[in-house]
Amino acid sequence: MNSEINHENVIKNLDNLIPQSEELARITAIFKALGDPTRARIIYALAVSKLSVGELATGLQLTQSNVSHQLTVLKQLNLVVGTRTGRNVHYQLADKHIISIFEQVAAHAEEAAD
Amino acid sequence: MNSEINHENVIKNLDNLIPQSEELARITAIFKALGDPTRARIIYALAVSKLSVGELATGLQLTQSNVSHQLTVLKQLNLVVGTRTGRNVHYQLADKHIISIFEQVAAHAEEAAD
DNA sequence: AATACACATGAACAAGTATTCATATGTTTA
DNA sequence: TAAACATATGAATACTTGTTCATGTGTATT
Repeated sequence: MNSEINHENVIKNLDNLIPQSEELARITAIFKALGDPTRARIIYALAVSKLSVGELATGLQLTQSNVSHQLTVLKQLNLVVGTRTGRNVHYQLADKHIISIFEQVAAHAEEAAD
Repeated sequence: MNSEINHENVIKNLDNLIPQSEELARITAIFKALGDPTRARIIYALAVSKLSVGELATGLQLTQSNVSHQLTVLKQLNLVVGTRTGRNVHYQLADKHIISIFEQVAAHAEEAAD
């Protein structure tokens, strides 16, 4: 059988050579979440310190509702985790792996600054 | 002077401890671009091989117009570069740095698969 | 128990965006 | 130069999404 990797075959099988819808959806969902300035600011803030919803709201000058909405998005993607203490919920990054993703993108953004 | 980093001061200066609007905008623009499945597929395809617009269109089963539109977005963010040869324009990733960003996000997506 | 505080949630609206269709620009070939 | 091919661009539309407002749920305090 001919499993040669010539250019024509690459094009024919291109769809099989890349992540399919399910995995792709999970990956792009993360990118999309980080693509919003408000959510990105929350991530950066949590990289500085573990913070409650209210602290994020005052510190970043956002409404409590907005912060809470964005946190649910980040929570569903396992980017942040919240733990209740009394009536406060303190959020932190799910892992510091996330920061290195930002660093890589930031590095690219710098050199690409027109 | 009191430059102690207690929790209260962190909250007060939170906005100064994170990237400001301009840098933030550049970073989130990249995330946003990669957050679309169509553009992500194009990136993955170009990670496999240098490809023309038409080849991307047939290989990914997209309209030529759609591919072209998405490529202009990726081009403006310096994620891909196109070089004309005859009447074709062959696109490739601006640097393979981009792949490692996807790998990191993919790794996170796997372990976070509910 | 009642009030106050912290956070979450739902609906609604404005703003942004992905895709398509039609057409324009650029390049080669006959 | 005319026709054919490859890509880019603009307008229009359906769809998504961020933010706000109002209110609900959970927890502590008096």
